[in-house]
Amino acid sequence: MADVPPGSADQEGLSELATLAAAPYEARSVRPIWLQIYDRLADVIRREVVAPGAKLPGEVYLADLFGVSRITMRRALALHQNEGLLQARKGVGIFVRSRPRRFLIRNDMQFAESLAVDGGDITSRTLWLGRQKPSPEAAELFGIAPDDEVICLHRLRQLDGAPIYVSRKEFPAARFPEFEARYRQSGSVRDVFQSAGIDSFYRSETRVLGGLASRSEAEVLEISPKTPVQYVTAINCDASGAAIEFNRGCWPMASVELVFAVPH
Amino acid sequence: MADVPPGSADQEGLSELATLAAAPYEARSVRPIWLQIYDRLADVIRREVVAPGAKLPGEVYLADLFGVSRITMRRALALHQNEGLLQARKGVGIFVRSRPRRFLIRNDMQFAESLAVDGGDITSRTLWLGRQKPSPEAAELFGIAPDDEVICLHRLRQLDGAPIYVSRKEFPAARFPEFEARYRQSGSVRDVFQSAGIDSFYRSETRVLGGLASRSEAEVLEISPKTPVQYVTAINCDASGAAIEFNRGCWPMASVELVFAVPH
DNA sequence: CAGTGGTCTAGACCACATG
DNA sequence: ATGTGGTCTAGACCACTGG
Repeated sequence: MADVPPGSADQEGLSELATLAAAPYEARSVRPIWLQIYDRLADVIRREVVAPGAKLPGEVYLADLFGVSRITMRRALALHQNEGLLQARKGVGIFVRSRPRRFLIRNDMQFAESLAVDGGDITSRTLWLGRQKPSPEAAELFGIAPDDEVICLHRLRQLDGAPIYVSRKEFPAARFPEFEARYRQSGSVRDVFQSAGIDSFYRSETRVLGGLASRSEAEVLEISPKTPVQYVTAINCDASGAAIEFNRGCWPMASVELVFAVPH
Repeated sequence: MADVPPGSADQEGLSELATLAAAPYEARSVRPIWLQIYDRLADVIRREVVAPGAKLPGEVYLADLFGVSRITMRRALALHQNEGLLQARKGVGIFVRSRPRRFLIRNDMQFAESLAVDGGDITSRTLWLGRQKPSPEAAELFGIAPDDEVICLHRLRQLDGAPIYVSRKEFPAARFPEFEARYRQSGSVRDVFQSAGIDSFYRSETRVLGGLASRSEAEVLEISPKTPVQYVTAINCDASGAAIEFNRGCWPMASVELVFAVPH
């Protein structure tokens, strides 16, 4: 075995990692080695033997530690990235995700409100704001022509600085002539609605569908491409039932649990 | 290249597959080869060059066709299995999924009703029916002791014979003393409810969360272990608001889109 | 520059399903 | 017995990051 951990977590965690790695494997036919390594890593991470946010030793070192080839080691690591426990950064290392828990998102709450339930510091970053041709769905929803304009807002939500949700919202331009100015003032869509005379609105429909992150989505969310994600599309309507917002967002699958409660 | 397709799709499709495979690749730095192969396969499948349900040529043959190693070929194939377009069967071959489209499941409809919208033949298979200790969630929901009993029903839903949804339902035993007998008569939970004097019920809460299929889930759904899935937990209540059913189901991520509409 | 993760190869053995 | 997909290896080169 290699005997030098090349710049990584603390000694204590590493020695326990080494102990776990040294344990004999079950027969390959019972459970593939890479899954057994996956299990041991899960154990190590969940028990915080390596602290959240800490860097793991390099792949070659780990492969050596677990007595397998680098390919096999990578397979176990890759699966954990799919589930969100680990995140690799090219040229840097593999890190334990600092917030592996899941967030409850309730359909009867505002976004920030429902995140706040879980504690932590929620911030929002505007990635892009401008006017575009509408998506087909939005055009139909708003009842506008395909070459009309919509106001388009790309936003990233972060928890304690770590990105967890990216969304693209579309609004009918005719209804919000001063959208950009208003939004730049407050940074809040709710305020824009209010300044346009919309005091109350409701979510008329929410759709959930699974998928694998595209390259651009993966980039802003700081996950690997093709990681499983949840796409959520939502439609907000004003009190009269007219659609005022079409929203399509994307979460890493592992970091969110969606709750749809029926008021009764 | 190998020149014999060892027992597979029709000749026409194969020759077109070969043509596509022979096209030059973009630079590896632009897009990894395995992703480029993945793209071409997606194209071939979506255009039904190989028919739904058909068997693909073997991995070694394909690897040869695409001019890459088997490992690289496998990587492209594996990703398509994650997305549900392909499904491998050990010792048999890799098949194009016959129903790659997604099903809309609406929260304001009964399950079968909402599947029927899409056409196709829905069948239901009872995997297990008996009494057990409740899950912690169900115990709390029903307000019973952890060592009380619940009626537990495992069911598999199939569309045109292909499994697409597996669920585990729990019911409070005290409320349905004749559950087993009634269910065996009609095979319908709704009928059991009715015979217990419950004419109307509603879904009070639905939760959606993503995950990777366990071994047992993968087995009944005929997918590979660790394929991304959607877990849906639902609570049904009678008219008075008392919980009468706790349901936890599992879909292959790629085969379902969940719609939550608010009546207005 | 050195270290990291990402990609790719050629070859091997295994368990499984089918004829 | 044969062909299939599933696992594993040793070694190589690349692109990216950071000091």
